Amino acid sequence: MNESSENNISANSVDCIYTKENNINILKMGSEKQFPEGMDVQNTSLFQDLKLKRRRLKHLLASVTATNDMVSTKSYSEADSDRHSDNSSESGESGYVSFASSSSLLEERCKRIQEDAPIKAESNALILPPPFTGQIDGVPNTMHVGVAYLGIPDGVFLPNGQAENAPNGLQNFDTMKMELMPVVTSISENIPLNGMASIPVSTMVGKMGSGLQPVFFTTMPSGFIMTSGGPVPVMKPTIISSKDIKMNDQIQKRNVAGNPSVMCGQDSFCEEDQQKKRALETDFIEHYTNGNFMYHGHMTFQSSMSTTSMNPKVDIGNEERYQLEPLVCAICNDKATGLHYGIITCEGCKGFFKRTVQNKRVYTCVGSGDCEINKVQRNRCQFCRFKKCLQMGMVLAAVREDRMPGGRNSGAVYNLYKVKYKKHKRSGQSGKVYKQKVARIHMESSQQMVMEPVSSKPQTIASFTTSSTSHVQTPSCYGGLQSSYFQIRDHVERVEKKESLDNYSHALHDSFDRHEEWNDNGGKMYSKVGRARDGHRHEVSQVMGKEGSDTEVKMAKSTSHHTTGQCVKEVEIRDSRYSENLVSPSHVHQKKSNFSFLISELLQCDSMLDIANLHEVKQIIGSGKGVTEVLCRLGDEIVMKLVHWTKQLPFYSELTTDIHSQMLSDKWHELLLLITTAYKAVTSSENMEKLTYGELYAENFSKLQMYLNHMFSKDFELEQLQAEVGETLGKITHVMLRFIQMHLTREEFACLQVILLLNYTGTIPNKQLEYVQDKYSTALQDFIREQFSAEPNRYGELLLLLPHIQTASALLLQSKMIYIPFFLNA
DNA sequence: CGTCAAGGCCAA
DNA sequence: TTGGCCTTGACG
Ligand SMILES: [Zn+2]
Ligand SMILES: [Zn+2]
Repeated sequence: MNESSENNISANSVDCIYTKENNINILKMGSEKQFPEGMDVQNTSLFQDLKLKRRRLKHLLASVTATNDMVSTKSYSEADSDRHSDNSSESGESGYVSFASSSSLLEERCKRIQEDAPIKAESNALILPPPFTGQIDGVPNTMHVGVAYLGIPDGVFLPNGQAENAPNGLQNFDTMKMELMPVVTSISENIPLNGMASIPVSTMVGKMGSGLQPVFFTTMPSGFIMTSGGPVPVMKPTIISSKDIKMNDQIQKRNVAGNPSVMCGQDSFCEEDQQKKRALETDFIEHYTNGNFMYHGHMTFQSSMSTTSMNPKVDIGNEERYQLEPLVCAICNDKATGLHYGIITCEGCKGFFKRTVQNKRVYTCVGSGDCEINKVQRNRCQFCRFKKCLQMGMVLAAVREDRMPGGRNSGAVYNLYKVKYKKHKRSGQSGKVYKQKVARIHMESSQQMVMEPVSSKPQTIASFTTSSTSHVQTPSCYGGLQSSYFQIRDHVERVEKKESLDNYSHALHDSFDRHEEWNDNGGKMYSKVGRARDGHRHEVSQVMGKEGSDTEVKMAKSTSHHTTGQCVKEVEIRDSRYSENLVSPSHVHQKKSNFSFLISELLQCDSMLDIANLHEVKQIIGSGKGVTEVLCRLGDEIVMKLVHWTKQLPFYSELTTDIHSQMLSDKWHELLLLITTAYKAVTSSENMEKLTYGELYAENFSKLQMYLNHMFSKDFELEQLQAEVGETLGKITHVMLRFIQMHLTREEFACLQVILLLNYTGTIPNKQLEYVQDKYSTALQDFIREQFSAEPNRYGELLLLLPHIQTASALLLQSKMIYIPFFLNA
């Protein structure tokens, strides 16, 4: 289906743009516009055959200043050889770098997309079933967009505990219920999803393309553990006792994809029509889940929405069912060994999650981000495995930054989940205590949710420490103190500028982690959702707020452990270690850098946002200039800008020109797409809250249509456009919309740019590159942890958007329509 | 002192 | 890099 593109706009357009190859087709298609045969522009363009001329790029990078005249001057001897060395040499020698050079992930992806497409089409797992055609009790079928595990936490509905904001009379739920149910647009938009994917349905619509296809998302309500068989209530400790684990070995096989109707069948409360209704919903759910999930019941939220509207039969008091509940890994279905980072997983997934978080690894999927994860396949795609980990509710913050073994994490780490868990396990009294504490914490967090813009100056410690009190899935053990710590470290760091980074990855833990050990110890006590720590934190910030000199650092430290009053001995040990490292801070610089400083550095670079709205674009419509020329100019200009930007980057001198040039030639189109997709979110201040996917898509589509019509002097049929760019435009729109909805900040945008650029896998592993990668991923993560503590999944979600951008830009490149991003913000 | 969920280790 | 197995250490 790829090669049949004789007649499509894409093939024509690109050939027209960057190469001399004449385009008979476009002319045949009725265009009056002739493209210049010789195309002088080509001679000076940085592109040929959609390949960036690497030697040129290198020169640009190596030159002292990147000015526009470099493009037009023909001062490069290579310029000629560039053009002469022909396309027959695939890569490397010619002086060109293919955008999809053989070593790049991108090409792999392209290849995979091409080659595997037919195979994938046959794979059951990757194909979503067609929309369900049955009718469910009053809810228009068109409203069903998927199946979800929906959790309604008791009392606390939103992260801030503002239950009154809950929609549709859901605010009065006083018991936690967890249901697998069809999700309907109107409700799921407002219901917070506790697990990871707080994705509004409008976004999901984007994912689904034009047809209604299911999107699964899960939530992890308190009191439940997600397993592959669905949510498991944790009310009974016996469920997860090791004894049961052993016992269940025999039983588990029987029930994983068990017949959903079992529950209903054994339920004596079922009335006839309700049974009927439920059977239909069962069908619905099974239809979309391939029977891979156990149907635990359903919730109707139509007219009968009330506290008791949830099906009482699904009530979690069924002991028999608990014991039948498979103790299998929620990620891969392998045998689980207990609770790990919040959910039941196997050792493998536990270790995988731990390693990923500890090493801050970023994966990419060579597929489309929906690889099936099971015991045999789980190692095929790290990206999708990790994604599933997050979706299933594994808690990032439960991976300790100080790597201290043993002990217990504070309940707050698990974001209410653990708190409630304890509540259920304990007597009613202590449960109340917990509840009160939780409520209080929420108040604090909502009061202090003041976002402070990151300025180029480092923020005061006070502002950080006080604004990070949220306990909502923020690693509360680490939250405030960690910030102070960053501040301290930043001081040290800036005093001692960098040295060699060679030993970075090895020396990492032993030197640096000791610091954080101290740091956490102040707040450590993985225990007690205590106030003690809060008070303690304030003391630290007060002391630290003044200057942050080394002396004061020490003072703060001693203050901290005095007030802490726990594990005094240990604290002192760590304290001394910390002092040692202060004396020889060469260790200190080796780890993560202060994120605010790093980000402010980035912000001083050219944001390149103007790329999204270059004046050249309008020339396509306005001037009589040839489209080809304009497009070539556009291409060159973005490269120039990218080069300019690269040179401004703080780490420019830390990497070789070669690496920079490789990265740029590999990533330029992804960066272009990132910039254009983020443009609206970052620049416009007006609120586009209500912008829907459909609206945005229509807007993009019509812009594109207009420009294409001008470019080719031809009116394209809606359907043709739709067929050729619809899917890609859909992806782009999706990303764009997410950025808008998330109110992507400049800081995040700057980090994403760098992360995208650095997400480059050369042939040879490069430690310095890894170091820089890590630095900025961490910076973004820390920034989000601070500024968006109420959005624990924000970091993950942002990162997950990058592969979308990569896929889309690969598609654009492949279909030779990489110029499309230019039009979307014009 | 047993439990359980962290981290670490190391053969494959 | 993975994952089975071991050590840790707070909690009850
Ligand atoms: Zn697993
Ligand atoms: Zn994948």
